[in-house]
Amino acid sequence: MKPLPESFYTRDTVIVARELLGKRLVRQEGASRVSGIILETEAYRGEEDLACHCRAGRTPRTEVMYGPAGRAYVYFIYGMYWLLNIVTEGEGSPGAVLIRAIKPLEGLETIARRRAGQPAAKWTDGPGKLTRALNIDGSLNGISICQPGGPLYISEGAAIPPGAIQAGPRIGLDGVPEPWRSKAWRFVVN
DNA sequence: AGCACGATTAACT
DNA sequence: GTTAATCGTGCTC
Repeated sequence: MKPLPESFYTRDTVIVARELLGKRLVRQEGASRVSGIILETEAYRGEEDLACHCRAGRTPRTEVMYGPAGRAYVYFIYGMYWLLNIVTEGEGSPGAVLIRAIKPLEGLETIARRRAGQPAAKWTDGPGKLTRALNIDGSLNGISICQPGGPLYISEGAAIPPGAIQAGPRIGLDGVPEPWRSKAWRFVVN
């Protein structure tokens, strides 16, 4: 399967977040491939969104979100977890979609090894968990995810009926002022 | 130069 | 429900 084109990501962040559900996230490391179907996403858009890192403006950390769409924004949090985002919108217009959960499809043995001690249901059901399972870290920050043969990309996957998509507030925003805290910018497949 | 805290997780009680 | 783990980032002094 070939990667989705950059034009898929050069759109409104909330639209991209919703449409990424059901797509296939692929991690290619040499001959080893691990992939899964995206089941949960969140949109973070604009300097005015007080939940988005780009509320701080252009900094070394947020720079990638100001660049072209279709790049990976990978950041480190709580001293131990990497979180994967996909950059959206046009250049100079910051935004990204956080990938929060996937359903494992390929590379199950690799995932089981990286998530040793955990039941299969909890292998990739959180943003910090799936980056562990897919071996995603800061070395992938800023790379294009639109390159065939690249280490990380997203391709077509499973069709999701509109009725199976649920929207709600984003997770972990205690302390973020309204209206941003309650924006229904989290999307989940039932 | 110092400091408070975070788009989390796993292991507790 | 509570909490430790663990450190880069952005803000204040």
